[in-house]
Amino acid sequence: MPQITNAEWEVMRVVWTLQEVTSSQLIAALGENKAWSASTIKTLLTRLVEKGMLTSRREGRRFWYRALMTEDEGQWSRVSETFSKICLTKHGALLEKLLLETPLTEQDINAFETLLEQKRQKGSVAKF
Amino acid sequence: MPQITNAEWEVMRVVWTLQEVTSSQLIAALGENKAWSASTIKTLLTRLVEKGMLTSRREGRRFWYRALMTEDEGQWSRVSETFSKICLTKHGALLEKLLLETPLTEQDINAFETLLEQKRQKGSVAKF
DNA sequence: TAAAATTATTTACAAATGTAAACAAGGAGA
DNA sequence: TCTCCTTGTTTACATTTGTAAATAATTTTA
Repeated sequence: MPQITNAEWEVMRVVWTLQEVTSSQLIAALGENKAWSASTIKTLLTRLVEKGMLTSRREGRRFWYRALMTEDEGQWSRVSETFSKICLTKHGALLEKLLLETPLTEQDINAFETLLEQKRQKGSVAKF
Repeated sequence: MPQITNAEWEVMRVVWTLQEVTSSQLIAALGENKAWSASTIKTLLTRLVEKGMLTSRREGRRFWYRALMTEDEGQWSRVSETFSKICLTKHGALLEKLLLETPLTEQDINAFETLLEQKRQKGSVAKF
């Protein structure tokens, strides 16, 4: 996957939320938070299509854009990319801190417990 | 904290490992993995000092560089930065996947269990 | 139908990033 | 002392990123 920039990720988030959008919808939606000009947003759209993150479908004179990857996949790629650049021995502690800071639902907590049980079964790993 | 780039983070990792280094030590250490020229590494050092990530202490004609932030702090800032740009409702699932993919020691697992218990006590959070 | 609005495409341009050569100056060896 | 090596400082330059104006091609609308 090519490098996606911060500004581009923000556009992706809106596309994911709205599913399929035209540039003007994007401009409206993003306009609520960001002070980007319409031009800027169109440039970002073009770049995202070039980078293979979005497809566009023409309808008359305008385009409908849609993501080529689900939000889960996209966000996971960001997170795993970040972790891949950090020394393995640090991962455990970082996860712990993340867990501490993340608001969790009852279901989340249950899921984690189950997961930990499974990992315990499989046997843990020694680090060097 | 200013934006630290990928290349700069790689330098930081070596500095953290070696604690205090001269440019030539860095060049030697990084040379094992990266094909960076000596010049490139010196540029990165300069930029890291400018960005306040490293201090330099002169000794005769050369400098000893050292990080101004611990590795834990630095890596945490990367991770939390990544998560801050992701919709909160996705955090739980991402954490779960991370946990699944991360090799954990017995101690890690125990720590997680304890943590989860505490979170369960405090009450979980509803997401919208 | 002429003017105004919409939408996409081109072009622009500064700052950041990756990458490094050129240069300067102090030390070390011949 | 003269030359070479080491180390830091300056300068360079292409690419990427953030940000957007200018332009072109259509549609609406007055």
